[in-house]
Amino acid sequence: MARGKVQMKRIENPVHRQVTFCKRRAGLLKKAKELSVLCDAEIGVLIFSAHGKLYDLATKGTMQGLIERYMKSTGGTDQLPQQAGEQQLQESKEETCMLRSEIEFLQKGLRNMSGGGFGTMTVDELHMLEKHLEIWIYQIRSAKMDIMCREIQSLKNKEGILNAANKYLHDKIDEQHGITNFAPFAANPLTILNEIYQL
Amino acid sequence: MARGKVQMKRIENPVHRQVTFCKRRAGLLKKAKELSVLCDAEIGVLIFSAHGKLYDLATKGTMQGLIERYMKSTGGTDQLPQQAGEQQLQESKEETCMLRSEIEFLQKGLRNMSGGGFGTMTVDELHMLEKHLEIWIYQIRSAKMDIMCREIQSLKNKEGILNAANKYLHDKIDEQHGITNFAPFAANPLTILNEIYQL
DNA sequence: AACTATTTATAAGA
DNA sequence: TTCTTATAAATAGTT
Repeated sequence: MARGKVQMKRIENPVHRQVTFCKRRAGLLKKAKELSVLCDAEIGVLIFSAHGKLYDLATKGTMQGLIERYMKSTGGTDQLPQQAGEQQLQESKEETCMLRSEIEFLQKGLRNMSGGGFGTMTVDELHMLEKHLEIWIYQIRSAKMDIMCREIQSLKNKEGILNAANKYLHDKIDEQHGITNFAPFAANPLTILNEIYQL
Repeated sequence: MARGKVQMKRIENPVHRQVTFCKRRAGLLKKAKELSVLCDAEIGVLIFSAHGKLYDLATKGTMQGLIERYMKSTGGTDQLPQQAGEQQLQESKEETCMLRSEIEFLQKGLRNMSGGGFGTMTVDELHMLEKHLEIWIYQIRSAKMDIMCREIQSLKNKEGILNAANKYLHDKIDEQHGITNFAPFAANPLTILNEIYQL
């Protein structure tokens, strides 16, 4: 686009082609980022060089997320949850996938920072990284909360059952006590608990 | 890029934003096609507008094919044949754990880099990043978590005590049973629990 | 949508 | 690769 128009066909000279690939690839990714920022769009770009090397960009999230959104948007057929038993596996897989994406993202962040200081990372990218960490934090906290809540509920249930068992056994003993007239027994479960607890 | 420089931030005026989206979207897709042709690359572009509408482009094949290639290229884990559920779950859990550790490590890396040795990183964004990590750490160790942990511990203790009480009462009954020769009684606490639970 | 005045991107050269 | 620079393209604001 300068110093001569370019023909829209494969550049035959390998050196020229490689140089142009570098330059235009950078240009394309820049344009994608700009469009995303200016117009609040979520954009993903995948570039495989002729030699098979991958260059990619995902604005507002991860490529994984973007691909999933694409699948949904085009009536994807990838996400058929099997059955109740498989649900846990599904969840675990999803978490793994999410974590994988997080790692990818953080690695990119590290690379950018170590590469050439912040010159290579735009303010917007930093902002995105920041946002991403926020989301990540929220998700981890939610997950932990969820697990702990479930554990608490489960333990409370157990407590109820054990208390019932206790009462049941105690009644049995009272019953037998009335017949055999043994020594007086603790009047309520709590007393029994204290008795046991101090052993 | 004409008649005035543009700020790299979201265009607030909805009309301007929509117009720019149209123009730049077309430009981006054109650039992608050109790069693909000139340099013999396989390129995919996914654009979701702010309203969620999808615009996409795949050169040299389908988006599906491109996504599959991307998955392979990044060591994707989407294509596990549904078998041996338990084992897979276990593996998945282990992987989750491993990935968690890696994230922690990467996070440390980010923090260390911000600590020192990178004189070029003097921008405010870094401080913000750090701040967020500190906030995260604080939140993870928040009072809510502590309270929940304590509650769990307390409930676990209660469970132990109740179990002991149960056993104690059961022994008492066994003892009396030996003397009065009543009807046979449940052999272990678990059986009793089941008995009660089903009432 | 069309029209430009400008800004960007970039091909070629170094 | 990277820089420079002349020029082609893209596009912001306007009509």
